[in-house]
Amino acid sequence: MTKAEKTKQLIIDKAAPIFNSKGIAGTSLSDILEATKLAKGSLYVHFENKEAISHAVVDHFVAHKTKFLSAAFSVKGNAKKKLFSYLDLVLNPAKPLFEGGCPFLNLGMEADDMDQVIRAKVKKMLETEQSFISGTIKQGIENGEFQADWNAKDFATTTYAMIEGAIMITRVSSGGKSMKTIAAFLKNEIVRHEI
Amino acid sequence: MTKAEKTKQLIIDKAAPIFNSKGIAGTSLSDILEATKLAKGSLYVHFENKEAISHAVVDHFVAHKTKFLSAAFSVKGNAKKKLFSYLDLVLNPAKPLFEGGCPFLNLGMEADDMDQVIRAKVKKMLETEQSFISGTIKQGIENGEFQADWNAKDFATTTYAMIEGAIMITRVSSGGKSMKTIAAFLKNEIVRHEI
DNA sequence: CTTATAAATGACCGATTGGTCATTTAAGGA
DNA sequence: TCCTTAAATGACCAATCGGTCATTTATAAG
Repeated sequence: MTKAEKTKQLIIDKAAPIFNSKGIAGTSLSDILEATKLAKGSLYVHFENKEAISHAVVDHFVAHKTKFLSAAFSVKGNAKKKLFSYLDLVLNPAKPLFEGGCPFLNLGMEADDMDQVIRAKVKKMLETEQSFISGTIKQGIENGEFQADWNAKDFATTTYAMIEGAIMITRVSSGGKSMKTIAAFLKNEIVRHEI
Repeated sequence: MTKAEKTKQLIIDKAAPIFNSKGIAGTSLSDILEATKLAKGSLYVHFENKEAISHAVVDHFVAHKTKFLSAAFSVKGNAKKKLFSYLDLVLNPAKPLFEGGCPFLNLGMEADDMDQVIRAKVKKMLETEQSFISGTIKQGIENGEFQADWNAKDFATTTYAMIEGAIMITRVSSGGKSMKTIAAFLKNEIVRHEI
């Protein structure tokens, strides 16, 4: 890793949680300079502008989330176990995956009318996550673990929606009660479709 | 309505969709001035500062949403009909309730780390909405319409989460397919608990 | 109509914004 | 070790930010 690569990574790593907490419009270059202890000119050695940094930060979140998902769905065991592993990962109020809440919820909601590049990246990530879910369901059906008439894609959609909604409620209300309720509901839905 | 009240309302009405689309940090006073055709000084005749305008805008959204909810849950008929009326209201991709998406999702996600006053207002609105749902379920149980062991509060939580999640997905993906899937799922859940 | 009061105005303010660039400092292959 | 190349710096820039206020204009009660 060259010096340039290291510095670029530093900027992304330090900027990411700031963007996630304060939003893109709410984050100033001086916020990033303070966090990285760099001079302003350095940012422009590695990025064209603030927008480019925000895009790199979204990519950073995509990479991290994908890694988390891969790990959760790679647990040894049947489809049910994989799905439970996933739900425990994303619906654990004690261990949020990202400081400041779900970046795809935060940045996606800010960018939907403001930045089409970010909107597209978020859309893709959201499709990836739903594919992990529906793929596992289909796999479970093939293995005779789940009822064959269970609509995997629809379940993925409803599950993803509930998870993001749970994160939203938790962020606003705090406490984590809603998250537990929703995790229980989804686990029950999975059990309900076992053969 | 005095002149002052009229102008204050104008500012709120014009600023609301801008805040909802661009976010609070992303909205500048000049955006509001352009929309209202007022001079900068006028804003400060009616509001202490930009923050005060944003708080008034959130109150405006709370009032509007509450009105929508009251109407939806006031339809003649049994609990099931009221709940369906509500779902048709909030999960209609062709007729979004607010320009720029759900303001409680948009502003709530921006404000959770940034503005505790807004966070509290959003929290209260979210509790109100869930009360409308759970209250109707309980009413349906009392009337012998729904199974007595149906947990009204938990269903309200999961329903609200799914709706906000559906809005998020729709905003990012567009198309409205997810919203229809989720509406169908929730309606099926209601039917499933009928006696 | 008169007049006291309130609303509207826009020039102006200091601070901060995102961004540039000539110069200095450091890296790392030959 | 030397030397070319690249990274880091911070003073500087125009534009914009949120906010103020003396002055003008409009309101509406008497």
